Amino acid sequence: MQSATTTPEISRDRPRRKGEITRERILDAAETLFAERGFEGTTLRDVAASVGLRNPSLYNHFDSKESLYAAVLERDLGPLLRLLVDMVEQRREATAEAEKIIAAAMQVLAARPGVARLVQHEILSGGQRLTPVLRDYIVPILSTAHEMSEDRALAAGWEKDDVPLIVLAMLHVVVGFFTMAPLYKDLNGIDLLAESAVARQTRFLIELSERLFTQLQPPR
Amino acid sequence: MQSATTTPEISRDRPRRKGEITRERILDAAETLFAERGFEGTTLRDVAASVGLRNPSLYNHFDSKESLYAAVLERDLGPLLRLLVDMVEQRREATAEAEKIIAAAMQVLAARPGVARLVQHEILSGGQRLTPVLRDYIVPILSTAHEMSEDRALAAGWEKDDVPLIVLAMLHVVVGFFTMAPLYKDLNGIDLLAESAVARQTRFLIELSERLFTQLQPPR
Amino acid sequence: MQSATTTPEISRDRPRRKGEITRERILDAAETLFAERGFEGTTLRDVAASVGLRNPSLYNHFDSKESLYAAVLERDLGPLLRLLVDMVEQRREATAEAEKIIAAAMQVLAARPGVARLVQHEILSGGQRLTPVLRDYIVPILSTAHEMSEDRALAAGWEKDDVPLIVLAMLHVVVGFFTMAPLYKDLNGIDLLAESAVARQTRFLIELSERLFTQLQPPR
Amino acid sequence: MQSATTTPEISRDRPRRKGEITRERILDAAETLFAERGFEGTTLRDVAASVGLRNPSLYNHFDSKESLYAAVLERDLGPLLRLLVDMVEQRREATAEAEKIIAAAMQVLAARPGVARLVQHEILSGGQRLTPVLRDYIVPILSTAHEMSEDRALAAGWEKDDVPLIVLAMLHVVVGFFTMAPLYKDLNGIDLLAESAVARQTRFLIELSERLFTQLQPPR
DNA sequence: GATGAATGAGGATTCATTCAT
DNA sequence: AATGAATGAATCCTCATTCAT
Repeated sequence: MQSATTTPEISRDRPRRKGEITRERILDAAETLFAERGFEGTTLRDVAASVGLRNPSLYNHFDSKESLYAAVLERDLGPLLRLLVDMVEQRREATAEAEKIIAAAMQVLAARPGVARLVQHEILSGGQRLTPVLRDYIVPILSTAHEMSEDRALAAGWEKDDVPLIVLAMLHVVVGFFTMAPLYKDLNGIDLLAESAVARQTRFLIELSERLFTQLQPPR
Repeated sequence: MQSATTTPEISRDRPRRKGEITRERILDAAETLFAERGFEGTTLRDVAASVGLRNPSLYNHFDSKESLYAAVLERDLGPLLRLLVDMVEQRREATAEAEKIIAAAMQVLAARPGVARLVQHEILSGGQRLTPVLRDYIVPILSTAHEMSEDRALAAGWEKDDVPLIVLAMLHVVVGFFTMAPLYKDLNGIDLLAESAVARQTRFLIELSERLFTQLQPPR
Repeated sequence: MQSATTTPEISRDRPRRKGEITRERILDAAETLFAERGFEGTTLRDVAASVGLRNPSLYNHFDSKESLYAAVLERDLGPLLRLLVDMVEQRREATAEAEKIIAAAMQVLAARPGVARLVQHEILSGGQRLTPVLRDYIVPILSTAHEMSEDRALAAGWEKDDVPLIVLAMLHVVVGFFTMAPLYKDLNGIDLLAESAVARQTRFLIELSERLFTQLQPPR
Repeated sequence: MQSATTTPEISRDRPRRKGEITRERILDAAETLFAERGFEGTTLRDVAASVGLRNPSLYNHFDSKESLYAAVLERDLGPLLRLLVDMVEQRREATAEAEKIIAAAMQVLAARPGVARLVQHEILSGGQRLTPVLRDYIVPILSTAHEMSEDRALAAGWEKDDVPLIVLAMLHVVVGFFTMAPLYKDLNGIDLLAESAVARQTRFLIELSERLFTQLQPPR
C-alpha cells in the first residue's frame, strides 16, 4: 500500500481510492457552497447532504470546518496563484505576458466558477479567516504585477501612484465578472459563465489592458 | 419651544428623540458589522454590544435581524441608488454626466464605507436575501447606464456586445476599490479610504472612463 | 367595613374612576385570554393589546402576571363559590336545593363564559398555580355537596363510596359543557352558549340529577 | 444477522435499537409533562431532563416541539380513537356495546394517565394547536355515539335535542375523572388512578349509562 | 469509512418586569 | 395613568464536533 503522504508519480490526475473520490466530491460541494454563502453561511450538514453523506462523515476526511475551508482554498486557489507566480516570474516581454496572464487566469477561473467568489469572500472578510494561502501569495503577486506594469503605465501617461490602482482595477474587473455571474443570470437571464461570454470577456480584458497601457491621443 | 408632537420645521437633520438616536446608532453598528462579516457572520449580540446595549434591546427598534439588515440597506443604498437614478434620468451630455456620476458615486460611497461592501455581499449572495431594494434599482440603473454608454462605446471602437461588459467593469472597479480597502490596509499599510486616496481613485476612474470611451490610435 | 380605597357608598355597581374602568377592562380581556390559552399561553402583551394598551401599563393596575391571574380568579370564581357556599350552607330541603344550585350555577357560568374554562385549567394544572381561591373553597363545597347528596344517593341505590363519584360527575358535566362550547361550535357550528342551549342544558342537568337520585326500577 | 430492511417477524412489540428506546422514553416524559402543564407550559429542557438528556438531543428524535407534541398525541390518542371507531362501527346490540365501550375506554385511559388530560387540554385550546388527530376522529365518534344513543334515549323519555347533551355528558364524566385525579389526590389524599377506584368508576359509569337510558318511574 | 446519538456553545427571539419620562 | 426603552431570564432551535458502533 502506498503511503498517504508520498504521492506516487504516476496517476496524478485521477484519485485512486474510494476515499479520495469522496474527499474530492466533498471539496467540490464545499467549494460551491462556500462560494455561494460564505464561510459562516455554509453548514456542514449542507455540504454533507450535497454529497449524499451525513454530517459526521466529513470528519473522516477533514479535521474541522475551517480545515475543509482551507483545503478548498488550497485546492482551488493554489493552482491559480502558483500559475500567476510562475508567469509573473518569467516575464520577459511584459506586453505579451499581460495577455497571456489574463487569458490564463480567465481560463482557470472559468473552469472553477467558485474560485473567484471565494476570493471575493476573502477580500470582504479582510482575509481575517485563516487565509495564509491568500496572504502568502497575494502580496508578491500584486507587487510583481505592480513592477511589471510600472514602465508601461508611466509610458501610457499615468502617474506613478496610479499604478497600484491600475492593478487593483484589473483584479476587480476579472474577479467581479465571476462574482456577478449568478446575479446577472438571475436578473437578465444571460449566463456570463457560458463559453462565449467568457471568451468575450477575455477579449474585453485584453482590450482594456491595451487601453490602459497605451498613451491616449491628445484630444484635438 | 415647539410642541413635541408638531415637529418643528428646523432640525430635520438631527434625530430628536432618544429612541431615534439609538436607532441610528444601531444602524451604524449594523452597517459596519454586516459590511465586515456579512449577514450570517454577524450576530445581534455583537451589534448590540457595539452600541452598548444588550441583545434584546434591539427588538425595541427593529422587528428582526432581517428587518435590521433591510433597514441598513434601505438607509445606505437608498440614497445612493436614488442619486444614480436621478442623475441617469437627467443625462444630456453623456460625457460630462459620466464624470459627474463617477464623482458623486465615489463621494457617497466614501462617506459610508460599509455601503460598497454591503453591495458586494449582496452580489455574492445572488441578491437572494431579501433585497428588493437592490433588485428594484440595479436593473434600471444598469440598463440606463448601458444606454448612456452605447453610443460612445461604439464610437470608441467597441462592439455592441461589449457594452454591458464595460458597464460591469466600471461597477466592479468602483465597488472593488472600497471592498478591498481594509485588506489593502492590512497588507500594505495604506489606507485607501483616506481622502487623498479616494480623490486619486476618482481621478483614476475618470481617466479610465475616458480611455474606455475614446477611439484608440490604430497601432502602427 | 369600608372599602379599601375609600369607596363611596353609592354607585357600588358601576366603577367610578377612569382607572377602575381600565382595570375592569383588563380583567375582562385577561379572563378571555387566560380561559382560551391558559396561564402560560397568555402573554401580557396580548392582554394589553386587547385593551388598547401597551404592555407596561398593566403594571399600573396589577403587580404581576400572577397577580392579574389571581385577580381574575377572585373576581370570577369568588361570586360563584360564595354563591355555592351560601346555598349549600342554607340547605334544608335538599331536593329543591339541588335544582336551585344547578340553575344558579349555570346562570353564573353562562354569564361569564371564561369562568368554567379557568376552573378547568386549574384542575388540569393540579391547582398548582397559586389558587388559594380555588383550594379554599373547593374542598368545603365538595364535601358539603357530598353530605347533601349522601342520603338521597343511598336511597337511590348507590353505595356509599359512589357518592363522591356522583358529585364529581355532576361537576364535570357542568364544567365540561362550557369547556367544550368553543370547540363544539367550531366542529358543529352550534353555539352551546346561546341562551336556549344553556336553558336546555340546565333542564338536562336537573333531569340528570333526578335520575341519579331516584331508585331505578328493578329490571324485570 | 438479519437484513436491515427485512424486519424480523418476532420482537415486533419491543423496540430494537437504542434510539427507539430513547424515543419512547421521550414520548413518555413528554406525555406526562404536556398532560400536566399543557403545550406552552412545557419546556423541552424539562422533557429532556426527565429522560436524562440535554435539550438539543431531542432533536435527534423529533423535528420540533410541535412535532413531539403531535407524536405524543398520535401515539396516545391514536389507539384510543381507533378503538372507539372500531367498536362504534361494529355496534349491534347498542345496550351491550355501551357497556363494552365504557369499559374499554376506561381501561385504555387508565393505562396511560396522561391521555385524558391531553384531550382536555386540546378541548380547552379549541383544538387549535395542530390536532388533525383529534379533529379527524372526534366528529365521527361523537356523531356515531349520537346515532347509537338516539333510540334508547328517546325510549328513556329524553327529547331529541337532549341526545347530544347526553353524549357530551358521558364524555365529560369519563374524561373529567382522569383530569381531576391529581388534584383530587392532592386535596383528599385519595388516588383515583388506583385500580380499585378505576373499577368503581367504571361500574359507576355503567350504572349512570343505565339510568340515562332507562325510563324513569313516574314519581308516585 | 459511515452514521446514529449526544452535547456544549451559541443565536435569534420572547417575555415579564422595571424605570424614567 | 401611559409608555418608550432597556434587560435578565428563558425558550426553541442550530451547529460543529465527538464517540461508540
